[in-house]
Amino acid sequence: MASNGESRKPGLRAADRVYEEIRRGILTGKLKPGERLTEELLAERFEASRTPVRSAIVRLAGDGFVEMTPRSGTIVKRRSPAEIADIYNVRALLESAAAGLAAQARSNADLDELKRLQNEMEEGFARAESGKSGGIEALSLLNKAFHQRILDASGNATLADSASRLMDIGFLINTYANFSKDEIGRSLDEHRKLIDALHSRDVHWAEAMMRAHILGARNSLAGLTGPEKSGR
Amino acid sequence: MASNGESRKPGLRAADRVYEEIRRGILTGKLKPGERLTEELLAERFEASRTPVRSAIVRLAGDGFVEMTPRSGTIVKRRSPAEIADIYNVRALLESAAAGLAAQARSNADLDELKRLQNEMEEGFARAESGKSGGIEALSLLNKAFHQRILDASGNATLADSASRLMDIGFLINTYANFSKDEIGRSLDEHRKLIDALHSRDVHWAEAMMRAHILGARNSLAGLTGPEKSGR
DNA sequence: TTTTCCATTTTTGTATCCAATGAGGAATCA
DNA sequence: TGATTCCTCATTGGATACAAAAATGGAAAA
Repeated sequence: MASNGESRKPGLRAADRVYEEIRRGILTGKLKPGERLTEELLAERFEASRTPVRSAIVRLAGDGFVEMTPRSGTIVKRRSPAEIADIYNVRALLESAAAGLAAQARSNADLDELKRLQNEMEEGFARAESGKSGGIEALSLLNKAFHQRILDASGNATLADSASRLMDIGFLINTYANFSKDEIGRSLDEHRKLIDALHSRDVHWAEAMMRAHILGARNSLAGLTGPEKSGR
Repeated sequence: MASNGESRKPGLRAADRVYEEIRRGILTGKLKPGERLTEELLAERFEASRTPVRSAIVRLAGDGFVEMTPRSGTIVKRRSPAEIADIYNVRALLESAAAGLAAQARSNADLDELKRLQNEMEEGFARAESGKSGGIEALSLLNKAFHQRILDASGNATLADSASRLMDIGFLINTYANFSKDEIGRSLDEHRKLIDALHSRDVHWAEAMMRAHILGARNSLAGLTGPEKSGR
C-alpha cells in the first residue's frame, strides 16, 4: 500500500494528483529538504483548493517525505547521510530476504519481466553513455521496477511493502544520477548475476547478491555525501 | 473507550484525537475487519466535524489499518491468517537484527528500563494468573514497550520505525489475550533470556533469541487462526 | 423467480468561511 | 546598539455548504 503507484485507475481525485505532484517535486529535488510548504501556495500552484492539498500533505507525512509540526507548518524532511545509510542497511536486510524467497517462489513470467527490464536498462545505459543524459531518470525508474518485481515475486506482501517504502524514501527516483558511469555499469552487472541466481533458484546466492548490490549502492552514495561515520 | 472524558488539552488537534480513538477501536476489536467507516457517523460518534475525521482516516490508511477505495468508502482492513504470519516473519527479520545491534549499542539505562518493564510484566502476570483478567491488556502494552525499547536501543531509527509499524498492525495491543497462560509464561521467559543476552552484549544470542521469540508468537497465533499454510 | 434498469438516497470529494494560534516585525526600554 | 515585549498578520485547523458519484432499493420485464 504505502505509496508506490501500482495499477491505479484514473481516480481523478484532485488529492491524488496533488499528492503525486508534490511527491515528484520532492523526489526530483525541485522541493528541497527544509523548504517550507504552505498550503495556500501549493493550492495555487496546483490549481486546487486547500482541502486536497491538506489531504496530500497528511499522506506524504505518513510516507516520511515531509514533516508536519502541529500548528506550525510543514517542511520537506531533511535526512542526514547517516540516516540515508541506515535506510540502505534496512533495505539490504529486507530485499536480500525477498530475493531469497523469490529464488524459490518466482514464476517464469517474473524471470522474463526481469530480463526485459534488464535489457531496457542496458540499452538505455548504452545510449546515455554516448552523449544524451536525459535517460538517467528513466534508468532509475527501470531500476525501481526491477527491484519491485523481485519484491513482489517473494510472495510476502508485507515484506514487499516495507521495502518499497524505504526504496521510495531512500534516495529517490534519481539514484543513478549520483552514480559514476563505472558504478552504473557495476550495478547493471550485479543485476545480471541476480537474474542468474533467480533463474537457477539459488536461494543463498540470490540473497548474497542482493545484499552486496544494495550495500554497494550505499557506499557509492556515502562517497558523495561526504565522510561520515554511519557504521552498522 | 469512545467517549472517555479526555480533558481538552490545549494544542491537541481534534484530528489527532479522532485518529487515536479510531485506532484504538480497531486494535481492541470494537471496529471489526470489513466494517464500513462512514465519515459522518464517525464525526457524530467522536463529536467532531468531518474534516478531522477525514484527516484521521487518511493517516490510518497510510498506516495500513483501513482501506480507502476512491469514491466508494473506507473499511477496516481485513487480514488473512497468512498475512498475519507474513507480518510476524518480517518482524522476526527486523527485530532480530535490531536486537543484535542493541546488544552492541545499548546503554545501561536501556538495560535498566527493560528490567523494570520485565518486572512489571511478571507482577502483572502473577496477578492475572490468580483471578482477575483485566490485566491482560496492560501486559500487552508493557510487551510493546519492551520491544520498542530494544528497537530504539538499536540506534537505527529507520529499522525501529519499520518494525514498529508492523508491531502495531501485526495483531494489536491485545496479543496476549490470544495466548494461553503457558504461552505467556514462555514469552516472559524468553524476555528474560533476551535481557541476559543484551546484558552480556552477546550479539548472536540476542538475535537468535529475538527471532525465536517472535516466531514462537507467530506459531501461537497460527494455532488459533486455524490451519493454513503460511510457509515462509 | 430472476434480471435489468432507473430514480432516490447516501456518502464521498471539494470549496470556502471562520476561528485559533504561532511567527515575525515594530516599538520600547535598558 | 541590543534585547524584550507586544501587536499584527500570515497560516494552520475546523466547520459547513455544495457538487458529484456510487450504493440502494424497487418496479417492470423476461
